[in-house]
This record gives sequence, C-alpha cells and structure tokens, in this order.
Amino acid sequence: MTDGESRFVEEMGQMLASYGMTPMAGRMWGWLLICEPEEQTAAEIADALHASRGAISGTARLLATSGMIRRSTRRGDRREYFSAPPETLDSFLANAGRMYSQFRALSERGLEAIADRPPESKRRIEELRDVFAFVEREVPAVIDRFLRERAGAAGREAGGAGKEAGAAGRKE
Amino acid sequence: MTDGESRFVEEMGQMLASYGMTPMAGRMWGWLLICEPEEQTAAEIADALHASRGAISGTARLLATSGMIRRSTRRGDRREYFSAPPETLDSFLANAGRMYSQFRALSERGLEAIADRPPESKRRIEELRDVFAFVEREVPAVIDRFLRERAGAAGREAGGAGKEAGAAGRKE
DNA sequence: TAGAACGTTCAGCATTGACTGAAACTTCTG
DNA sequence: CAGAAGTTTCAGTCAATGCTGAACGTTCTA
Repeated sequence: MTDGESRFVEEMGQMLASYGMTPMAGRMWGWLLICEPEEQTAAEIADALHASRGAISGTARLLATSGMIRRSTRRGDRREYFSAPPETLDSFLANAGRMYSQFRALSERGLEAIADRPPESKRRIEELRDVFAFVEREVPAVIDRFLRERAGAAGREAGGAGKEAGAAGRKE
Repeated sequence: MTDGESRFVEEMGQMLASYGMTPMAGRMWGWLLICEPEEQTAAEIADALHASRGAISGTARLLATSGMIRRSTRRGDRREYFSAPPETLDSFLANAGRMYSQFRALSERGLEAIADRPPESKRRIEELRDVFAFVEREVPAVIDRFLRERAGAAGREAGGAGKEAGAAGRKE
C-alpha cells in the first residue's frame, strides 16, 4: 500500500469513526474501495491493515450487515472474499438517510411528552419534526434521481471509462 | 421534568452521541427544545440535567459554536440565557449536510492516491465521489425549498398546531 | 473597595469500547 | 480419518474521553 493509499484508508477510518462506526470499519471499507484486486480475503485485508484476524471478522460482519460490503465465496475455496462494489453505495447512502428518520421519530416522542403544553411552547419541537419529516421524504428522492440520471446518461462526466454499469438495473 | 421529558432528553443525548457529539450536548439541546421558559440560565440547565457547571459551560460553547443554540444576555443581568429557537435548526441541518461534502472531499483524495491505476480499478471510488458530489449539491437545495415553502404557506401566528409540512409537490 | 454571583478552566476519575491474540469451531484436502 | 487451512468467539488490555468538582478569573452590587 502506498503512502497516499494509506492516508486515504486512515482518514476513512477517522471519518466513519466520527459518525458512529469503528475506525476499523472505515479502514476496511476504504481499503475495499481502492484495493486491487477488487475482492480480497480476510487474511489479505488483515495483512494490508496490520490488524488482527479477530478485528477483521467482527468488522466484516458489521459492514456486511449494513450492506456496505459484500461477501462472496468460490467453489472449492473455503475462503471468503470481501468487496465493495458500486452497488453497496446505495446501502451506505440509505444508512446515512436513516439518520433523518431517527430524528423525526425522536421528535415525535418529544412532542408527545409535552402534549399538554400550550401551542407556543411546542413550536420548537414541532419545527424539528416537520423539517426532518420533509428531509426524510425528499433526500431518498434526490438519491433516486441521481441514480436514474446516471443510468440514463452514461459517461457524461470526465474519465468515463468503465461507467456503463447502470445504477438502476443492477446486475448480479 | 416529567418522565416523558426526561426520556426524550436522554434519548437525544444518546442520538447525538452516536453521531459524534457528546451525550451532554444532546441532553442540553434536547432540553432547550422542550423547556419552559424557552430561555434558561446555565444554573437552571445544570439543575435540570443533574450536571456540573463545568460540563454545561463546555457544552454550551460547543453547541453555540456550531450554531445549534443561541446565547443571549439581558441588561443589568450578568447571567447568560440559552435557547434553541427554530432558526437554529438551519445550522443543525447545515451541519448534517456537511457530512456529504466531507465524504466527497475524502473520495477526491482517495482518487488522487490511485490516479495511476487503470480506469476499471478506479470505478468504485469514482462512483463514490460522483454520488456524494451530487447529494452535496442537491440536499441544501431541498432544505431551502422546505424553508421557503414553510415561510410562504404557514402563518407563524396561526397557532402552533400548523403541522402542514409543505412538501406537497415533487414526489409522484 | 469588599463581597457576591456567575462563568471558565483543568486535573483527575471512571467509563467505555476498540483491538489483540489465543482457543474453539468448521470446512476442505490427502 | 487425520491434518491443514480458514473463520469466529471471547476474555483481557489499553487508550480515548466525557464528566465532576474545585480553584481561578471576571463582572456587577452595596
């Protein structure tokens, strides 16, 4: 792993850590986004990240459960191969979007807790609920729109080498 | 503070903590969203949350810096009053939206780190950059639209019960 | 100018939780 | 079946950090 790659992997670790995941989850995801070949075994990942097998195992489960990586196997090979193909991005974004619904739900509960207050007193938390309800609805629509536009106009942007992979009709 | 209020405050603590802030920041913000009167002194907050003065002081600075609460003073009163009026929501959302630009910037750097790779190898991280660049542009627009629709459609003095969240249009 | 009220700072404590490394478990090969 | 290769589990360690509480600094009142 080059210096630049290592820096990227480490920064991804810090970034995901700052959003509630573990540093190792960020490092592993970051590595799977840039590694070559695309699919890597647990041993290869542990080696690249200088991490223990145990850490890789637990982290792999975490990432796979939330859809951020994919695990696959090959006939006659007991090893598991991990990868972060573009499709997993959808899961990652959906995960990020979940934040909005969590806040919306929480503010609903807060509003119930002060249901007997005069209207003026409920203004703050009602605003919170309304804005999150709005964003909760609209952000997924924005992401959908991106995926659809991208699927339609393939290679509109720079460096458009291998971008024929449509976003909408993901293949296996 | 009633049981329901206490539960809300505590859950907000956990939620903001899971997104990188401290539990105390979440508790304080949650409390300022539902407390009565709207403006509270540091002493009142410390009392309500059973927290030390030191914790309130540090947390208040954190929240005020990121725009999530407002500090105000009154003539002839040395105390500071804290509040979380609806306007502060904008800062909170803008803060949340920063996540997208951080990821976009990080993936730019990752892409630079593997600039010499064959195009096929860069596909994953290019997709990451593209989708975040798109969301980074579009999400603020969505929020703006909400704020504008609300400002236009909702009479602020028409009573707190106005839960009309705007949001009518675009989704079919 | 005292004295009081309020806010801030900081060392120390306690908790949390991420990671390690070894042992147990499972699956493939000879 | 026996051994090897790979994965998971888990107790223990260690670093990170949120909070407390007391000391200090600052501003207003009598």
